Amino acid sequence: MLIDVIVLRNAQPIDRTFTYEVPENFISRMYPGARVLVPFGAAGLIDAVVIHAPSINTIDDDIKIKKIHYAFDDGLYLTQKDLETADYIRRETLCTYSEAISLFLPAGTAVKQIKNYAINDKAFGDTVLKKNEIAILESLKNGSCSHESICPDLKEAAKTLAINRLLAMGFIELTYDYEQNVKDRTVEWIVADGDLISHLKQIPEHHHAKIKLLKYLIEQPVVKRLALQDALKISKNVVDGFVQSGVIKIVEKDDIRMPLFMKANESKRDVILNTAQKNIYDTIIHDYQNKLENDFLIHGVTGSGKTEVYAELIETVIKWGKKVILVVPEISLTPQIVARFASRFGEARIALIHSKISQGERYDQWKGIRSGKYDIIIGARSAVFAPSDDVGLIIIDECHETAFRSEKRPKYHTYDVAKFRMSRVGGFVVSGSATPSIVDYHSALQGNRKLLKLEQRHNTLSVPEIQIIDMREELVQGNKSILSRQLHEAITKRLADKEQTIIFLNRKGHSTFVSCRSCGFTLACPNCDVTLTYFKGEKSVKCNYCSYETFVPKLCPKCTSKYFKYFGVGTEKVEESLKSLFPNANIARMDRTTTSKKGSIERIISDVEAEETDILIGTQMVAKGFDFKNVSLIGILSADLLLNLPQFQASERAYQLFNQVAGRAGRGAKTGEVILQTYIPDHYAINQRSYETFYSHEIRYREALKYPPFYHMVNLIFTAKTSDEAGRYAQKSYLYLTSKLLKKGLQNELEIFHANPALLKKIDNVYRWQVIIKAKPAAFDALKMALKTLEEKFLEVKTCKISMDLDASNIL
DNA sequence: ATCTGTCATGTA
DNA sequence: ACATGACAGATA
Repeated sequence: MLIDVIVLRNAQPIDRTFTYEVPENFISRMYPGARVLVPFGAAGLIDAVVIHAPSINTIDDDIKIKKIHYAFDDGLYLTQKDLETADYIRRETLCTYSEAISLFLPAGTAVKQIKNYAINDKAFGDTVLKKNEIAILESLKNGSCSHESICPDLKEAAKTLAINRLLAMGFIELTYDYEQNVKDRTVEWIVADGDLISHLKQIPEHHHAKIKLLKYLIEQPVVKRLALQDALKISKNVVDGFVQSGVIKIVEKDDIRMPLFMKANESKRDVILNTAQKNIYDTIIHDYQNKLENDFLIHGVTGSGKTEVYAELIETVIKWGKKVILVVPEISLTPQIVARFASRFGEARIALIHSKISQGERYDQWKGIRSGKYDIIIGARSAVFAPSDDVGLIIIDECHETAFRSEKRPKYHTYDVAKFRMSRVGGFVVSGSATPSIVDYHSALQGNRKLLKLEQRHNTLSVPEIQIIDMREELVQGNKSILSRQLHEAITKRLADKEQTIIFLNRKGHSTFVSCRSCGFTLACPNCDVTLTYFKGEKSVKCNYCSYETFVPKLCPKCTSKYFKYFGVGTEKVEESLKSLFPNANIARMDRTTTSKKGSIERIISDVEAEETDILIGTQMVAKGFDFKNVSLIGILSADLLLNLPQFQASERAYQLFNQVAGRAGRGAKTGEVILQTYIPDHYAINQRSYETFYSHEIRYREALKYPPFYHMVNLIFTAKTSDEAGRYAQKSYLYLTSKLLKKGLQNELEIFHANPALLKKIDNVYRWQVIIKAKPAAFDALKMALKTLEEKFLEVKTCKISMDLDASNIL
């Protein structure tokens, strides 16, 4: 039997199927999507995925077909439908098969190959060996060795050469070891195996730990080792001691890794939808069941109870015997939502996938989902690839979030994948947001999906109005503090009333850089075209684009002035000032630094819930759907810089962010207050009250300037060792695309901009040029084809690389 | 991507 | 003569 496979190695020249023969014993394991190990080139064995079984390739006679080495039967595979989705992603994002297929497999499952060498019993005769060869034989004389551990100080190329010569002469022998990063996990259990009671009597009274352990084991003779050690606060050695003396045994048992759920702070309750929620629920189910619509967009103000609608939909779809995927922007930031679902549906029915779970946990969840154990899959972007053909509904919560677009190749959007998957199995997609993206809203208004509105807050309180403070005026009045007088006053009042405050600031806009007040000199990265960011904790500056890091000089390197300091307002700086302004307040900070440890977000959140925190300072993270009842004030510290970003969605992002943050206020019984500080109070992203007015303003701007949704934005980046080289190829590509596409009569559908140095001219000592293309949807397919051939042309170019973003939002 | 073989260049 | 680096070619 012959089969066609895709080798899981990402490179253009091998982005096609290869045909293999299947030995008799593996034929029963051959189906499209099966994982196999195949010999490939000189690389030894490599992971591959079966695409066609049997093969549909026609093969020249001069090609020697190899046999597959192994076919996996470990429950980890793709289905025909997964392969179709992978193919869709490949076509749409112009990635390789390997990249697309890898999305469906949990990380760490690829087989690692380890080469081992050993000396052969072969007479040397009169062969004269070279110095390196002798060195290698020398290091092998004590037995076989992995490639790495042989002569580690020899250069890699020289080592390989010498080893290969020894192999060819037959003096050494090569064998392979294979291992997988993640496998089924076992965990150690303690099993009592002797007369514990008589043993206990022999133990001196002051050996508390030993006594504690034995007493426990007498009650409970079989127990997980680590859990027990933690619970009794005894060290590993105490247990080992008893193993030595033979009273207990350690046994390895299979274990399923389970990520922890945060405990819900509300008790399990029957949710009764209000009229507005019920209407939306009914419409969705009705339209779906009558095959009128399979794609819905819920536009609901913050706090309008979208989550309850999701929960009802999930309940219903599960009753139909289907599974549901709920995709959230970054799940580790939204433990509250997860906790709510866990308490309603039970932890055992939910699979959780997010960036903070280990590879092993991910692997176990993957298998669990495939075996149909879970009804609900909650996770970040990648959860949209959850391995089940039984999914009947995919929900995308906070669908405007940028996290739904993958920044890495393949550059897919979660919504597109969800839509494709559901259309293939007859399921439906529900997206929800208080501030939908302009593109999504437009597509709904055009009738591509059904728009549903939730205009009222769940409780009777209205969404707080945003008070706009003109910071220029504050300056005129002589207030140089980071807080306006109004905000200062409002915080003081909250502290007195024992209510809580959230202070939001946009760190991206406010990256803290070091500069000289006398001459204006700023510390910049020597490898990249950017200023360095100051980290107070480490008292150093770092580059955000490469790994460059250095200490801050005391004096300005240019003019030796001593007014060489860091500027800008980071969360650390704000925390510092607030601490001195409100010395009696409990102030917490939530940003990248304070949330890097596992469980730290949960702790910050539960402190706020317990009302132990008076003021919470945070970046983007605090905008993400938290629900704190006692927070009645939100301060937005001058967020203007958001609007200066070189992105056509700058206004959209700013509007979304302000309103998401504002939505955190007044979710309990008290009315909320939101104060926004700005230097540009008249900007339409700042002073628009309703989403609709903002939308109608923004959509006109998009149309006039030929931006999405009217045009696709494509950004081509050319990178090379010198600016000239990158520029040459950028120019060449520009000419190629213009002639090829304009020849097709697409001049009215396309705008191809001249090659230019990119906004970030240099990253990590690599120079960057760009070509930007705007294409009407009608011309997009033709453009994609032209880009595909352009990419192929670049295979031959060694000195310049091209990278393509077909849905570019930032054009850096 | 990764490995291998070839060819030109450097070096004691 | 041999180490070293740059580069082309193949992967079933």
